[in-house]
Amino acid sequence: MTGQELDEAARRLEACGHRATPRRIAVLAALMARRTYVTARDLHLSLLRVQPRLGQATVYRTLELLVDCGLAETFPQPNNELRYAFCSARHHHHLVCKGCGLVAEVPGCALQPVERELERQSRFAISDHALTFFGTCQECRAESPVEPPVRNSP
Amino acid sequence: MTGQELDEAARRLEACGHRATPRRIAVLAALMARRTYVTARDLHLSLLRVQPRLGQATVYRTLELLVDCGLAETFPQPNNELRYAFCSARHHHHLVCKGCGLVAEVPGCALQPVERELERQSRFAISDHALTFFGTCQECRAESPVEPPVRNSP
DNA sequence: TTCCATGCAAACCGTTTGCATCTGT
DNA sequence: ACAGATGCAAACGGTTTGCATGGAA
Repeated sequence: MTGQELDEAARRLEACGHRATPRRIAVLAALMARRTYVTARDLHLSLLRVQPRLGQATVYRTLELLVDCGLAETFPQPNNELRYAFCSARHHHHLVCKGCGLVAEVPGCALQPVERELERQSRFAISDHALTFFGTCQECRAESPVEPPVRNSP
Repeated sequence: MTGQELDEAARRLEACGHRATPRRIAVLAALMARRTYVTARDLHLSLLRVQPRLGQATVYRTLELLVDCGLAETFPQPNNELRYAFCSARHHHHLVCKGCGLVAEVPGCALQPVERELERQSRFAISDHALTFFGTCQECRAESPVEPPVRNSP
């Protein structure tokens, strides 16, 4: 994370009509510093070390703001918790490590032709899509080289 | 939903080592009859009309079983609820209507080359992916033809 | 002074669990 | 008789909300 990125994000927050308060900047910076998707609780706990009086509601409310501004994306988990990751504003996909939760953005998208074809076949008007790849990052593979990843798809 | 599909699903349930009890069949049939993704609570409520003594825990536990057997898929929502849809065992993608929640399966997949290229670039070992398209089904479009769907992506 | 923003704690709500009972084999 | 299935109600846990306080324009 660079200071420039942080400034840019803060500006976007203000552009959306919200104040870029020190607390919010702290939450934003903490989220940007993480390379994985995190729960609000995790973020709150780590922030408490720096800002002992930071309330959890502030973290939740700030993360919601960030999502509204397109600065963060939610990853609702099957076990009923919401994970957040900082993300760029451009359309992109995600690559998530099943081991450590590392989230990498996959830039670009080549699904327009697929969407057009699908519209023709399904008679849906398709507005958007979500594509996430799951796997094991290099680091996690190095840690447990014994079990090769199971290929579930397709 | 056909009776044959239901039988097949029941057999799979037993193949996974679980009993195909009347209650479970009822939950399964209810899920199959729905063409949309539903919450466990919704399913429970509609089943109560037929089986007044059906406990909610049974619905939750059965849905979990179905997911284990590959007979259902979860759609964790950003608003922190879990939706379920009956689904085939084959690898497939989903097409979800933002209006009514209708879920259609999109058979087939052409993402293997993409995964290979992504593995090369990212140094992840990719095991699987999730791709969901969002849009408006024909019926919902007919109901509100005024507002054309916003194209968010890509 | 006027909005927001924030901390705190309670409320909320979907989900899970413990346990006694029931059911099919 | 026995193992698994079920109903019921309480517990759980992540998230949201109400409200009084604080702080910046």
